[in-house]
Amino acid sequence: MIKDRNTIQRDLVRHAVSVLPHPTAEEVYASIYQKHPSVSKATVYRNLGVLVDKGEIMRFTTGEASVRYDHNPSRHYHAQCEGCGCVIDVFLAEEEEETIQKAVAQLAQKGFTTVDYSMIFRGVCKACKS
Amino acid sequence: MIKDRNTIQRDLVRHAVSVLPHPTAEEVYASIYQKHPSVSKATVYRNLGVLVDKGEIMRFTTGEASVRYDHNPSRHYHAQCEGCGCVIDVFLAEEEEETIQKAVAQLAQKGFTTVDYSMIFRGVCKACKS
DNA sequence: TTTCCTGCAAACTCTTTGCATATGG
DNA sequence: CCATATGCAAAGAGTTTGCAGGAAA
Repeated sequence: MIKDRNTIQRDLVRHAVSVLPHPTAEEVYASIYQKHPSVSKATVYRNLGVLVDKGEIMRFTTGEASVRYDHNPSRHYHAQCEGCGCVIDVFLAEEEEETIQKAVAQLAQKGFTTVDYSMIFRGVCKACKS
Repeated sequence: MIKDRNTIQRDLVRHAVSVLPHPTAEEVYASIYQKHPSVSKATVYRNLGVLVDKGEIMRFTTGEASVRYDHNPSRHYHAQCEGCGCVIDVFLAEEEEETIQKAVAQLAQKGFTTVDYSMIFRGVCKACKS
């Protein structure tokens, strides 16, 4: 691992992602800005990228314009509410995960080597049904 | 259905999407531009949106910056090569589709009503392994 | 003291929008 | 006719980058 310097900014980004629920880069920046207005947006974007590269956090897209981050880098998926934009984690059972491997196998037959995959659900959350 | 006027531009967009393999809006525009340079990019974007709304084509994202379109609007997924960016269609077997329904059921228990979902595979295609 | 990191501002990409004009039904 | 569509150019959102100075190790 090459990018490995402990800067205050890096820690601030790490902490913001761990505390905010599936934040966008903008949300991470806004959160840090409150107490540390001198930290630049470019630094936030760069550090989010570094943390993803190091495997400390996970990056995902929901179909919105902006990318979102998750402090939990282990395999799971997301559901997003079309009303409020909130994101819910979705964990599949081992057995269900294996079923998806059949699709991976199907791709392998076509000579495609899968290195990652993701799933996204869209709908309406409990709160937004009111 | 309200947007329902037959314009030459609309047909050009429809045709470009049906002929190009999972094109981006830019690719649709570039393709049309060759023979019809007077068609504006805004019109291409607007018509892609109209065709998606009418259910004639499908819109999907791969994690890239730009959105892609598929002339086949029926349920299926996509795999994208990280080398060349090419996209392969993935059709799931009944059984696999049911697995996804388990995730949908899990969400329903949390009060989340799923209206749509998608899956994306990333990896390396046959050609790019050389 | 060297390599990585930061802040700033500008640049870039993709997409949407306002507006005046054109056109399909 | 007149609602919808178009072309143009400008604006917008999100993200990346070049650069000069600053700070970890």
